[in-house]
Amino acid sequence: MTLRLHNTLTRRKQVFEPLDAENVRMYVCGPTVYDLAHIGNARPVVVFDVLFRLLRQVYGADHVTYARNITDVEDKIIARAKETGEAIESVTSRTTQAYHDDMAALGALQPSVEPRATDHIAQMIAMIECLIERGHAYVADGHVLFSVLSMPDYGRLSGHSRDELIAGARVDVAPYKKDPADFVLWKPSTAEQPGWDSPWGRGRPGWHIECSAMSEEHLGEHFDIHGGGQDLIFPHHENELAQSLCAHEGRPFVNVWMHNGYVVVEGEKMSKSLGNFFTVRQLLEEGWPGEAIRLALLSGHYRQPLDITRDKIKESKVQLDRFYGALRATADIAPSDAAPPEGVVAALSDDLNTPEALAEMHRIGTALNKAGNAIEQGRLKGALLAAGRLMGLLGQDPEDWFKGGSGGEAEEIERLIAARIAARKAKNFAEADRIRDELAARGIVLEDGPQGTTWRLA
RNA sequence: GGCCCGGUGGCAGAGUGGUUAUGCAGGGGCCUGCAAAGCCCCGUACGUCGGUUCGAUUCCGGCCCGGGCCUCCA
Repeated sequence: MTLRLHNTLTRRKQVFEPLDAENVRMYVCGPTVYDLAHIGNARPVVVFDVLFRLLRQVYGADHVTYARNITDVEDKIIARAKETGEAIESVTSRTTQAYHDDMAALGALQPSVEPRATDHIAQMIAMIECLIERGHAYVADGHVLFSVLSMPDYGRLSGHSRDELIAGARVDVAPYKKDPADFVLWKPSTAEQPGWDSPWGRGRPGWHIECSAMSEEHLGEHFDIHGGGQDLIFPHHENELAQSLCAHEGRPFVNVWMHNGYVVVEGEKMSKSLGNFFTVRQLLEEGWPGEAIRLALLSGHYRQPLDITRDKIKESKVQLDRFYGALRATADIAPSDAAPPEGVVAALSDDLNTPEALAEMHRIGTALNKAGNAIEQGRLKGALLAAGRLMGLLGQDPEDWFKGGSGGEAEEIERLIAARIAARKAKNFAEADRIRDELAARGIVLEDGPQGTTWRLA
């Protein structure tokens, strides 16, 4: 199966060929830990989780290294701590924990490594020194700046030339910059700001250098895939690319740059600055299953904008009901130990076409519902579950999916069902329907089947 | 202003130079005491105007509309 991925650098789908099939390496930009992750932050996590799963399927689980960083030094963190009076370490550790919990609720696997910026200050300093030495950076007014003019190719990833950037500039240029396009590698810290000793005094890193330093540390100078949200193309990834390329004297850095589209709300980009966001946690607290949120995030192609609404999450939940319904109906059938279905692998191999993969899963689901014998059922059930594993879906016990959250009422529900079965046996359908209506009013739907009566939460 | 994306049936959302996904919602049927679930059938969509072509939703160009980037952002 040929894997094809869209490369932001060439703006085309390209056949993916790993540098080393024994160790395929991917880096994805993780969160700045100052606040709960909103659904827009969750999108790349889920999208690249599917890619991680696919790569593990293709190259073997032990032959993929996935690094996703935690940015735990950044001005927004400092601002948040100052605002609330909470210690910085407390803000970052609390937020990191929340991030882990929320992403786990969305069914995302842990990355192979999760480097923290504050653990890599020495590597950043070393890289900055190297950039200064090679004439790509300069010290000015306690800052170290990257010299954009020192890199003729600057702007290739985002498609912006330095001249355009300056022409369209929306912000005032700091006086210590030699050129308006230059960006900060290192900046001085005041006594109350977090800081580390460096050749340029006590200070802290600029935003972009951490990813250059950490990807090199954990994946090497040259690796396969670098991912993130579209909004990172500029300036973050453009600058990261510039730093790494210049520090490595032009040797290759990343083979494939991948960027997921925005989550939008009523057509507009979701962002913290616009305030039109909702957090993953909010949705979970509203009672939406994490798996339904995950499916909603995978319901559109990753490069397209995605409008996340409660309606869409609801529809995703209904789709999961359909899958789990098929699995529940074959609960007593052992699934075959199947490889993921070819159609699903093919869809995902075509630049992560998750909607097509989902369509294929629905075809399998329908076939499973129709299957006439245990062998066929076992085969299709195995195929569906294998597809689910690749997508990070259908990992729950169907009974838990349908009955989870019903708390301690299960016993009483079973008692009422037994009473209804007795009434039906006695052909007392009025009483049977009364019991069913009573349960329906509590959000419990009954299903009478050949093997008896089952129930689920509506 | 410069540079990028998009506009598909009621909704969501893939895809394709000719056979027109998938899910939801809707209509009809089978099954059921009645339902639910499941299964079957149905609805022929691709912004607009031109061009290329035997044939275009799919390729090319103009236009209209929406969104994004141009140093806060996943």
